Amino acid sequence: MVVYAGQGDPRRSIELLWRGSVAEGVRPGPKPGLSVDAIVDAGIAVADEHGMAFSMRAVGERLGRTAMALYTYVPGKNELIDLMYDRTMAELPSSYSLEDGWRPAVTQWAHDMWEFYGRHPWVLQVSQARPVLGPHEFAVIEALARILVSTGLPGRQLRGIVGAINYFVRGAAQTVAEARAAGGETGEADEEWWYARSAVLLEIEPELEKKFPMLHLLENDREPVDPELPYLENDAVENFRGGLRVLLDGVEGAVGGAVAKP
Amino acid sequence: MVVYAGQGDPRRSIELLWRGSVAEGVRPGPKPGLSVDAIVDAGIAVADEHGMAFSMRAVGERLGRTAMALYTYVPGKNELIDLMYDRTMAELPSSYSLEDGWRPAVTQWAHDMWEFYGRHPWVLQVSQARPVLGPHEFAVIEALARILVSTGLPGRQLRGIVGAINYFVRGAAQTVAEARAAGGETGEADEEWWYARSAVLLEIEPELEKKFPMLHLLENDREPVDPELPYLENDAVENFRGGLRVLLDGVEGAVGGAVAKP
DNA sequence: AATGATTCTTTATGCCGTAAAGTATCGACT
DNA sequence: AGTCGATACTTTACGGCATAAAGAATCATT
Repeated sequence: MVVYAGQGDPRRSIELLWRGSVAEGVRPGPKPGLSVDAIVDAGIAVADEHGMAFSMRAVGERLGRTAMALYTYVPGKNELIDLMYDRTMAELPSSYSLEDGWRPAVTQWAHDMWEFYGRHPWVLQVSQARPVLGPHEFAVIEALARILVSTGLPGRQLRGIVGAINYFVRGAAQTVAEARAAGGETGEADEEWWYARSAVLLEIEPELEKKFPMLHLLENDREPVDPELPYLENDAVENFRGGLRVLLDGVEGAVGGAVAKP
Repeated sequence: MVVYAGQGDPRRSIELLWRGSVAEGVRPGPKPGLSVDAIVDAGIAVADEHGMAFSMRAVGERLGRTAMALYTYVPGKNELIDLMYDRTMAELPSSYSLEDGWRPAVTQWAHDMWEFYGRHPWVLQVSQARPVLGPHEFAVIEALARILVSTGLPGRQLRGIVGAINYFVRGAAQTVAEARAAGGETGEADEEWWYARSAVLLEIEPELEKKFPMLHLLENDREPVDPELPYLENDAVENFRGGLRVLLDGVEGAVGGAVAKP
């Protein structure tokens, strides 16, 4: 399920996202046993464990309540996901040192994001199209923007670059994250999954390598990165570093000013 | 819903994906009123209209059958999605001219993918981590790989580049696709959605632009691309072109050989 | 005419988000 | 002290989903 953020009442959503310490007056009725924060935390915990396909019932259960109890604090599942999304983003730094120039800073930003997505893979399933518009999401992009503004490039050009870096990191992270998730769900390790599939594939289509010679060529030029990590993880890390390097080379070219081909 | 490809019996899945013209002998029982192809077509049609959240009931209904009738031909919804995924990919060219060098070819590939994702946004929700392993998906990546191999770069380096280009195009396409989908579902146009949200946001957090000055800076350096297109579409196209240019500049640097910073 | 394979429908199970209604607990006011 | 209304939470119920299980109908074969 890909979740489109902010389907509900916009005011209610944004108020929840930006709510400060709401000094509540004394009110009638039973004391609240829960809080928005507690629910968001529980939601994150459940999502970290079981992926985005968590249920309101599961979140409630973790708090010793029914699913419906959550609706006292949160308008619905979509809004809860928005809150979870923005809350996790608070884990990320909101600023990076520019002492050694923009490139190490961007690299650090990218690696932080990479690890963040590894910790909370379900975040990758929240739609990027309509930003959740929470304070921490803003802070994360602001951090990247601040680094890139220091290159001196104009905003118009930087928007494309911010997008490219963001898409790249997300995409690369998604590849490992979903692989882990799929393996986790079925209990299959990546290796086994690949082994079973490629065996059947070669059996059914023995000409495979002749039909797709370039893929075969790409796949076979390898050297181990970290033999401790499983095969797929290795691959992903290597591709992440290599891709990021090329991407930043492109940015460097733009900064140098010796670029602009159609 | 993000769909993890190939959950079922691997052999069954791959046989369906690669099945040739299966010359069926004469068999007892009623003549099949449907076919895998017909079901896949119907599935694609429904998904194009209503997004990935289509139901087996809807696909069956379009064919004048119940949902359960589909299970005679296809093991389950996941496998159907795999088949739909690979089938749509057949729309894409399997080869690009290298007459003018690799760069125009890659650019063309990227634009074809961009438009393809625009036609079938639900494809963006099929997980990339575990490739579906169908013939047409292979062909699409093979086409990109063939172009990039012509740069003379080693396979090890090319894997990262293939990934980067793929992630970038997917990410950029996803941004518009999901925006369109979200707008379509709620009936809200993008403009209205933004207008409502940013008004509330500024009301609740009047200091917004001071808190995130770099974002404000990036957002305000604009010039119109195509006044016919809606705001968000404009933005997306501009960012796509700009980002792709920077990315390919990076590749060009690597090809020139004057690169390799850590 | 009987058998068994095949297509398709019906019915049922167990999930899901959440609407509606009911119960219990409290502060504030008469 | 007694009542009222707001609040927290549960129970029940609804309509959706994928799909398992069982049954009905149709055909080639024996």
